[in-house]
Amino acid sequence: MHEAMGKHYDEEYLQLIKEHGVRPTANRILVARALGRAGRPTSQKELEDILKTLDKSSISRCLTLFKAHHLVHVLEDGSEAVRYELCWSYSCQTDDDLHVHFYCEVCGRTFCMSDIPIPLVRLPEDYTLHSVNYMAKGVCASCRNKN
Amino acid sequence: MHEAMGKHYDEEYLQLIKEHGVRPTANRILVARALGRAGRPTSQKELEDILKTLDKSSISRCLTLFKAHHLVHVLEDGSEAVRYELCWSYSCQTDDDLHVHFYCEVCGRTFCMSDIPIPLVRLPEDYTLHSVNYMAKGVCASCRNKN
DNA sequence: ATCTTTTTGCAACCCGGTTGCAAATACAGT
DNA sequence: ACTGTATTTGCAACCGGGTTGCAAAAAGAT
Repeated sequence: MHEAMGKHYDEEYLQLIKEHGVRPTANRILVARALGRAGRPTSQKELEDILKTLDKSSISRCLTLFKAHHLVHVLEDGSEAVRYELCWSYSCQTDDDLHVHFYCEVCGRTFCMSDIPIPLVRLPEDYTLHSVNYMAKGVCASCRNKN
Repeated sequence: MHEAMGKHYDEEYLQLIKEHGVRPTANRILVARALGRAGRPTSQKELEDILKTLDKSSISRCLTLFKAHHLVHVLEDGSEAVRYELCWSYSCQTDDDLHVHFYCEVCGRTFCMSDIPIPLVRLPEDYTLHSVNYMAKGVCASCRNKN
């Protein structure tokens, strides 16, 4: 695992990109940094709102590239939007996330329960398992306390 | 639980619809039956292909209604399409499915592992849990054997 | 049978996302 | 640094899945 979210220097985003064999263009660094600073799984739409100077097609292409090079994890949270999450582990080859996620039905945010690993189940013999998405839904702490 | 999928009489679909307080129109029975006969979680698009005589807006409205009346479970399988699954349990109030699902990355089908319940995790105190989506991904038995 | 309410199909629209293309930028070789 | 090649970018047009406004059709009530 890595240190807490949102505490990375620009240098580190550059490094992260290079390490995955992706050419570190200005846009790509911006997208990676936006993902990192968000601190939680982020949809393309949200990135467009954050990075107003970039065209949505550029962001789309960045994400596609990051996906292909395993720089991000991809997950669906039930809000029919795909979300992306930076992956700081160098050798991670799965596209999904390995920990539990929580989708708040009130505020629409998705949280990483980074310290709760996904409990695995036993599948029938002839199924090959590649990855698992575990999405819990309900009301998050801050929304709950607001009422 | 209920008997095996795809063995329901038309009468039963009618019953199911009525039991949930929905007026059983011809279209609604068709949609419910299509869902039931599919025997696995089905996307709106797939339903449109099956029910060529119905307009997609009619199907959309059926599904919205079924959702509101807890007649179907809703789940996302990672193919950016929402899938619907008939729920035969009368008093089920959750929108999600309670068992594990498996998405085959080769054929794109989603399978219900009806007999594998979702293992629950312990969330932080102040999170309220409503439901859980457990989606395993990989290669299904028949796709694996084809190679 | 007539009036009222609900449901339906069509077309138009919406939203998130992708793609074709030409301009801009970065890179390589000399 | 200069020129030629490859990559990246922004724009606009497009795409797919889905929803909505509206008028016609069907169902229900009196």
